[in-house]
Amino acid sequence: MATTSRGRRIPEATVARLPVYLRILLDQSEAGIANVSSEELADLAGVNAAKVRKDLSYLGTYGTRGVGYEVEYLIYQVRRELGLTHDWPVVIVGAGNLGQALAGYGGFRQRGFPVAGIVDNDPAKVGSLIGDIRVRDVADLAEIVRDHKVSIGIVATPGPAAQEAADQLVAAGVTSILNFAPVVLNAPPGVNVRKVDLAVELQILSYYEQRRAAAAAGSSLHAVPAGSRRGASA
Amino acid sequence: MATTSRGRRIPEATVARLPVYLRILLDQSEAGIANVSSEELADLAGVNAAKVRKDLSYLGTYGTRGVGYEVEYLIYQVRRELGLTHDWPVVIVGAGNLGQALAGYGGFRQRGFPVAGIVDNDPAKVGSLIGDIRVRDVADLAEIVRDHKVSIGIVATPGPAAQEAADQLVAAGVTSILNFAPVVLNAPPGVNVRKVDLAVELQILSYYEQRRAAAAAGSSLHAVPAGSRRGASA
DNA sequence: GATTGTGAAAGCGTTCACAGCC
DNA sequence: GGCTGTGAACGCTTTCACAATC
Repeated sequence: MATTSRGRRIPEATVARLPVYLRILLDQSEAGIANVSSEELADLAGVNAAKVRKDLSYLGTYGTRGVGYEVEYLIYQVRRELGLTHDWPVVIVGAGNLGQALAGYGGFRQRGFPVAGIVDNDPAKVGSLIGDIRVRDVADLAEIVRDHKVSIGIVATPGPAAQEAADQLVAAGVTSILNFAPVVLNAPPGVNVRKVDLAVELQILSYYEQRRAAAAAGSSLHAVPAGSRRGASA
Repeated sequence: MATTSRGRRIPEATVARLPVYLRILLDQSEAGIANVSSEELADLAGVNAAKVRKDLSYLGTYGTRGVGYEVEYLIYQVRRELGLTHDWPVVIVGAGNLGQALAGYGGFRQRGFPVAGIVDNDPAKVGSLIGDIRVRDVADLAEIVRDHKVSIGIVATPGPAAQEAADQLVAAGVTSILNFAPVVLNAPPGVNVRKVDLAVELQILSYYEQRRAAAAAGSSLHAVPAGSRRGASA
């Protein structure tokens, strides 16, 4: 009851950074580094040291004053907090360009998200192989979710098909959805939806590019947001 | 000097939402809808109406009280603000799984980001076709950037190669980078970097899934953050 | 001496609520 | 009557700065 952090609420902004710290810690571990300070971690993560300390303090008091954090122990704690002590099989809906790339992307399996299946509603795609995964019919979705205990679904369909894909995932019992389609998905309460919109990211960059151009032609207002700059010098 | 918004600074959070509004407005336009209220726009975007009004107020006062916003006019204004009045050719570094999917993804061209080229440092990949784009050698990067006036580069390499790819993009003259590799990139001041990390998104979902499971086994603390819930009922 | 953990302050972003305008 | 535009209030996030600890 004293050592577990069960029930502590971690701010969303912190949750979003923990995976970044984790990746860095794993690198450090592989490099044989036993301890790391908040400052080192901050440099590698591109944030400042106070933020790292505050973030990690939500997990518990795992550092040692004057020394820093023990890499292996911190890895274990971050993993536990993120729920990464076991794999989370995922199912992908949509075997187009993006779905295929995601299914073939080794990073998912490597980071604890093996692809339990990929489905499509196009009979022409069903049955084809992507890496060592065979595309199945969307009708098999519930079966895949049940058999592999899938909680997380990935929507990789074209925009117009995305809501139906999400509905089918929810009906199949999935409770978290990662949406790559460029639409806003509706899901019932209790289903967590996150969105990754590739073109939106480019449009955000476009905004700052355009500002830069406007600034060059006019005043000297800085066009690049402070948070996006990063010194190249060590 | 009175009608252009040159110089107004728009909060980053707003900049990130403008592309979403734009997409919805384009849908409305195609559906032949002439006017839209902040409430309608908010529902479709999955945010609240006050936020929509505040966001749009940063662009100027383009609404009409008692009526709403004229769709076509607002599309024009959002486009102008985001710098989407012209295309932004992009260059992709890395012709692996993800790079290929991105190069073949029609959504980029459609939304104003045609793929001017894709390069790789693997001779086995150079020369192959992805859709109608031929993979070129990374040595041609500067030439592609110059010839197509590319400002935005996309890093789609494996993690270990990403920093070198970014350096080459910067050397070639690119001033904005969208990074898909799971590493923190260093770039000189003046170069804007955004990151999309697919596994990180899954890890964030994993956190809330894990909390849900912990909550089910214990108290009733809600595991899904308020901002991620969305009612399914109309 | 070094570095963490954390209150307090400052800065942002969101939401409220209503005056202003059509 | 309906809807926008916005000051003010609120809450979340970041940063500061320093006491506590090794």
